[in-house]
Amino acid sequence: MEENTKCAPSLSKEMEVVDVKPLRTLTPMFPSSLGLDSFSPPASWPFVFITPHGSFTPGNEVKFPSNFCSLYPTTFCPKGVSETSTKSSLVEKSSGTVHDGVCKNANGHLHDTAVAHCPPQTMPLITVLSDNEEDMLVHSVPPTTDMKIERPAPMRSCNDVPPTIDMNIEQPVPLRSCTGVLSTSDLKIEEPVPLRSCPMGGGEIEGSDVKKPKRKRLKKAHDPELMMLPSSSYDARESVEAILMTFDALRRRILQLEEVKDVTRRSFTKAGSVMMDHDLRANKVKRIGHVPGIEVGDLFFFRIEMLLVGLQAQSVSGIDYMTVRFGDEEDPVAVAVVSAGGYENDDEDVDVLIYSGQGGSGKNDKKQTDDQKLERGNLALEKSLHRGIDIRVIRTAKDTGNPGNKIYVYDGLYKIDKSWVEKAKSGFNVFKYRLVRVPGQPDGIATWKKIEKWRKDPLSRGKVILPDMSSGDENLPVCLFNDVDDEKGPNHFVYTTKLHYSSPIAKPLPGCMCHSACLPSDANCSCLQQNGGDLPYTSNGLLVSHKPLVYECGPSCQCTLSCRNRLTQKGVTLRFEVFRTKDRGWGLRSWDPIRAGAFICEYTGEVTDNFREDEDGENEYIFQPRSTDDNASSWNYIPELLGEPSHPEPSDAIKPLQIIISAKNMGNVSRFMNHSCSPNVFWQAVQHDHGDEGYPHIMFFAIRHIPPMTELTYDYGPCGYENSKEEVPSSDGSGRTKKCLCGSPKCRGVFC
DNA sequence: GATGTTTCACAGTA
DNA sequence: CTACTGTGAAACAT
Repeated sequence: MEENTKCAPSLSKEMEVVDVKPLRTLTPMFPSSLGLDSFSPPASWPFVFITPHGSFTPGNEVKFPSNFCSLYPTTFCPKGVSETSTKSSLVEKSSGTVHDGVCKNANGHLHDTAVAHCPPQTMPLITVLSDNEEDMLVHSVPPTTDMKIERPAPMRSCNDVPPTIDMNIEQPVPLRSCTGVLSTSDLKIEEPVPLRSCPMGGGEIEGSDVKKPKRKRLKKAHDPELMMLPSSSYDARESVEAILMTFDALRRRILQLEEVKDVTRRSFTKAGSVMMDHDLRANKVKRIGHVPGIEVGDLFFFRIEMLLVGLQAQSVSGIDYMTVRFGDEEDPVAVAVVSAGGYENDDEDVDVLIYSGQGGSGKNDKKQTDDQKLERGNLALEKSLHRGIDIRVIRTAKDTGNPGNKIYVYDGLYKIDKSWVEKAKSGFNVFKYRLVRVPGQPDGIATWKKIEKWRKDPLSRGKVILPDMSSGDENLPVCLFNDVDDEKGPNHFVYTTKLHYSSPIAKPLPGCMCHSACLPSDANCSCLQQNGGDLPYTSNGLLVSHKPLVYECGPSCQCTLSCRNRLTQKGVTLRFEVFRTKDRGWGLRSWDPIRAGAFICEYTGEVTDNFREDEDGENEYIFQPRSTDDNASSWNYIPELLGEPSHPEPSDAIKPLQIIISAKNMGNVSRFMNHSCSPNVFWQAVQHDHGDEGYPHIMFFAIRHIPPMTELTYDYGPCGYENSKEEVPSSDGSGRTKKCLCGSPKCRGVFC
């Protein structure tokens, strides 16, 4: 958390956005044709917007509503902004321009390509960037006119080109030409993230048959009752997270459904299609440099995830590129590459990447059957070298918890400084590019490499107070670490992985009769039935959706410990670290990456009936479910996207849990989890060893993919004085409320 | 059981 | 519309 918040400012420093204005006029609607009239979205519904003007289709001019962007009423490139910029101006698209609210390219033709795409949801805002002239001098490489490239190489390296002032600096690009960018550090374009189009945007969803309604146009719909405008919380980061959350929730649900039918599992493909079909994407316009809402270190488990948020717009190919105009010339340049990691020749230098070109391989097998040619992605990389373009790099890492899986890690911007041609083993020529990481960025893949080292040699991690504060109680050691101050550790407590009830609960949980393991297709399994007919977890151990209560298999079940429906009772599977935060005491983080929906840990301690604090002050280590976790309810998949009827849970049907857990005297890692108003973890009530539904286990799950070493936080809940009989803030200021330091833009200011 | 290799249907873009 | 681009997961092999 803290690291995240740190990282944003430091990143944007180099490419400061001078003036980003929130879009205020997006109108969220839910189509009544879907029969959603009774549908009432949760307060934190992730997608409540639909664009007021539908999708952009060639031949169908899209008018921006007159109120769409009163800041920039008619022109794409707002006069005031661009003309006061003596340095340069740039426009989002390489050859598209917007005038009078209509998307056109330079020829006045409507365009729908990546190069000149005017997405309907986005009114690109222009921002003038950095005034740092030195920056420009360093980064700008003049357009070279002698672009003929000879092979076989060696080709020229960046160093051959003397850094000179780019022409565009002295001669601002004509505003309307929609010229491309030279370097993100020079300038930058901002675009309101398109996101948050209404998921049910089309009133034309065809039931559960999501088969290829090819990118259909989304129609406007009206339902004023359901309009909501959290315009103040508009935020690119939030949008990206919402897209990814929606995708993965869909994916888990599809997986769950397919497992029942035991059909081929391509859940990510299907979920991706649904997202695309409903235009649930962020950052649809290609851009050079960082992408709003995506931070260095962010994780992705599928290529399609990166596509949906605009990090790398190729579903398969490794090199994403676009055509950019440089003054009078036009060149393809690379914007992002995915390094599948096949060429891990230098582990040492995490800042350098040798990347191979594409092409030359045969049709049906991977073997090289031809020389690679200087075209497509290869050409784009070559041009990027000469233009000094920043390229986003996504590197892969092994999934520690799931070997065989690989994880994509956004590692920030790189520049190519060298290219050459090499003879591959096959005897054919292959292009090679040397990419060097732009300095000054937060750690991305470097964090992974560090952790790898710590695993091999725990002593190499300095400042460790205790290698395992659980003393072997947890499945994995829990490191205690402080590199902030002199604190030698938290106050004394007894480490326990169990929940201790004050009096034993006699009410048993009924058990199932399944042999060895409960199967998703076994409708007779009583545990399945208790969970509403589905196993709550996917085969790889992810919670599919948040429920008021999850029933795991228990002692009276016939199935064995290997049953999938015993996920949380088996304890933690992550390598935790309790660490000293800068300003919020101790915190919790993990060495392992955590996937959205993954089990994190249980809130253990003593179940208590009384909420009283100790005489000596307060008990900070209390877990009390104050209401249903808002973050959890908005986490679930959107049934309408799969053609399922919405199943709103009547909020009055959910009984508040009576349980209060104190971890003051005994507890586990979860007692160190801090509060955040934008948490990455939520809690879920789980039953497994008894049947008293008022006193379940409190289990934490990941809201989204969490990179290693990111602080884990959950929402302690609203203070809710209005609902609490015994808790009223005392007038002398000694109340329980604490000032919140989570740093989230959505921060409520206090927590309890 | 763990790891490596092959196979195959496939999605989005140029 | 087609060619291009490897992917991701299962099946198979070691």
